[in-house]
Amino acid sequence: MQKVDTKTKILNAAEQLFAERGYADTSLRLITSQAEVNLASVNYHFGSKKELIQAVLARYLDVFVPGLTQALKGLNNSENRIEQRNVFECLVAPLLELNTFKHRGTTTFLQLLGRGYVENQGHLRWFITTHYGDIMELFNQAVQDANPHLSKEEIFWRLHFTLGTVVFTMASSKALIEISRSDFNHDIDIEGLIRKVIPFISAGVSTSY
Amino acid sequence: MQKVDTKTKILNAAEQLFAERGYADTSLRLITSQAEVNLASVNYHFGSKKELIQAVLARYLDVFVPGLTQALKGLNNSENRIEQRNVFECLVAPLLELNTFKHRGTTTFLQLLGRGYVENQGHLRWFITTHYGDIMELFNQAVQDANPHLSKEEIFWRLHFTLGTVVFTMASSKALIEISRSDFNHDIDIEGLIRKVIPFISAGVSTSY
DNA sequence: GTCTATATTAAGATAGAC
DNA sequence: GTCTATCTTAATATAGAC
Repeated sequence: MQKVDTKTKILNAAEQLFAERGYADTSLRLITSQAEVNLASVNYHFGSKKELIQAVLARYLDVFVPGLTQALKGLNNSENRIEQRNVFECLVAPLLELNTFKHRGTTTFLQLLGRGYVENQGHLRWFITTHYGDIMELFNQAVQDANPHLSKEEIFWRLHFTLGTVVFTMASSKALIEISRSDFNHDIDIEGLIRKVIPFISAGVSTSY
Repeated sequence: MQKVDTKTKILNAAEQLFAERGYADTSLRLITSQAEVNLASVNYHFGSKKELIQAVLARYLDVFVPGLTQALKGLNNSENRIEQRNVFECLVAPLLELNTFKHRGTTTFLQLLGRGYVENQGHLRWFITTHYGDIMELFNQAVQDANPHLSKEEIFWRLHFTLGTVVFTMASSKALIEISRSDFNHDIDIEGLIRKVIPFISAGVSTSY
């Protein structure tokens, strides 16, 4: 049992609550009582709720983004012709890596990301695109290389549809996993879910109507 | 210029604000000032904010559900073999019908629905499934008939992925339409968006890996 | 760095006159 | 049915002692 400093206690409690309930519905009171720290310490360590939200997400992005960057660059070196299926496969390892970094890290990260996009947290979209725009551009380019028959515009739309699928699935993953067990008697974990969703979005992105 | 009663004024203002900002971020004060009615009238006419939310959604569902039911039943009568593409096409007319019923009705309805699923509005999910469960079952069955090679379980997953695509797309439709104009110099309306998303989800649902 | 106490703001809801 | 005025609760944020 190692000692955990107040700042980390807050981050740990906040990320769970944000992922489960959304940003707006999670008060600082709830976070600090869950973290067993004083209410005032959030503003001392982070300045405001907004900055806490960004810090929570940054902790994941700073692990995920280098992993994804490396995977995508490996793709460029290894083959002449990039297969789209492989582009999406690039997401799997860096996402699952988050599970070793933190318990239930993959699910939590995807939920945080999804809620950031769907809730009216304008500052979060701004934060992500200004700090992590490079990797988004890199991924976009890889999909374009894999689908030379599609226009940039078409890819823009389809990647957005994809984002919707992933974000919504992860936001409801808890309920979905429960239904899977009760209605179909199948236990599925987060990796199983990712592996189920990839063929779906891959088919959608590459379809030629 | 016809006179509009207070109850309707509230519904009109509320649906726009809920669709744009989400349920949690829309206060009764904002609604009533927008509607130019008194704050107390919401509770007089609807009892609570929750019941107002349900009333806003019911106004659309009561038009949409009969339309979709009719379209799906027509599908069963006209063909021996149901094509999946046609199942999704059944959604188009009833959705666009909402645009004649109300200005920007289609967009508004889909945004309201999406936000209801993504926000933690448990009462809304409960309201929809208890009052409109029949049509959900009917649609599910039509997709199964069109895809006899897929198990019920697989269809459950893929329809959920589909829901995610639609909901997320509509929740962000305003931003997406703006990007489409600024980056690609293309004006796209809600019908165009629906027609863009259907091939995507149709390919995903029917793919055999 | 951490605590108590409190300032400030805004929300949903209601009482009661008209 | 509609209005003003107010109650109650809960949120973010901060001041200042330790």
